[in-house]
Amino acid sequence: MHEGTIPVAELPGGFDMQATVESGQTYLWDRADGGMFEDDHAWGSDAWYHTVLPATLIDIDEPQVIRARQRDGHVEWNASTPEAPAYLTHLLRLDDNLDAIVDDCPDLPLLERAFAEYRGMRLVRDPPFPCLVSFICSAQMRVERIHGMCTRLAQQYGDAVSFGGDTYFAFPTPAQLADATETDLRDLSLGYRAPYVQRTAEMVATREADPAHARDLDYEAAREYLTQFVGVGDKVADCVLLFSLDFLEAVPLDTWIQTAIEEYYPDCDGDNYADTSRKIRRQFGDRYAGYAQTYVFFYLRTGGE
DNA sequence: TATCCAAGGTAAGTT
DNA sequence: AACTTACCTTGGATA
Repeated sequence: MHEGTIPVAELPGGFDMQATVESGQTYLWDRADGGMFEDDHAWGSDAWYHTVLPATLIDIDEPQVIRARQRDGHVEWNASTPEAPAYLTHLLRLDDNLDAIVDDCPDLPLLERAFAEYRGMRLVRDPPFPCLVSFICSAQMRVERIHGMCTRLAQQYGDAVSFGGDTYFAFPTPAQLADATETDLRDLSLGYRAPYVQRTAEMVATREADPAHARDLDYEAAREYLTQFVGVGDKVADCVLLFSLDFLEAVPLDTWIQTAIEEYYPDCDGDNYADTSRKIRRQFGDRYAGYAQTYVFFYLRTGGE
């Protein structure tokens, strides 16, 4: 067992662990106390969270378990690898200068309120394939249930990893999910998303396409590239670009943001997805529009207005 | 107790 | 290219 702490004071712009992993950007973390995504708990929790880093992401033999919590100005961690601080930095974007990002965003009242409410929340940098699958599952679904689907997929198809006397499950690899049948996946309550997940996993497993390849393309071409996966339209593609592939300008146009656009930025209501996307990106600032989107999404979803 | 509805959309079929 | 409709599942609201 390796362990240590990371002082939050050394992270420009601070950090809010709970807001970062429970804001609906990622479904790949879990809470040790089982309260993940419960809407009635107080914010500012110091609960332990954990995730399993896929072996493929770092090219090692075994998936690695990373546990972390935020308390008394530190991120405390313990993990199966001494490299945990570097992985936490990668997964939770601790390398972002949050102060500079917030300064770069335009002075919009709604945005100011969202930043004020959850200052310290960072975007995540999920591994590409798990991110792709989790957002295929997100279609017409509530956050608690998306998380449940991902948990069941890991328990059913992922590699078991023992750490600290407990058993954790890595997110399944493309090959592991490609071998599942539609019926198997429907039994995990994926509903009509079941064949989408199976066929997309097959595309990645056979190297027909690779979500990580989108990283090499320009933003709109990258979004187009990702829509070749089954179950992936513009919205899910934008989620993968923003929450996994470092396209901080991507603005997923989900129902919450659509409503926000109608209410707060009617001029940005365009003729189609691409048109609205360009307009809201201009409104939120070309470089970090995705950061602005995520703060606004979480702020509205938790009752702000 | 039964019915209805919406939840971070997408694919397939029609104009 | 723009517009409709069907699609799994489930918890909570409504009758």
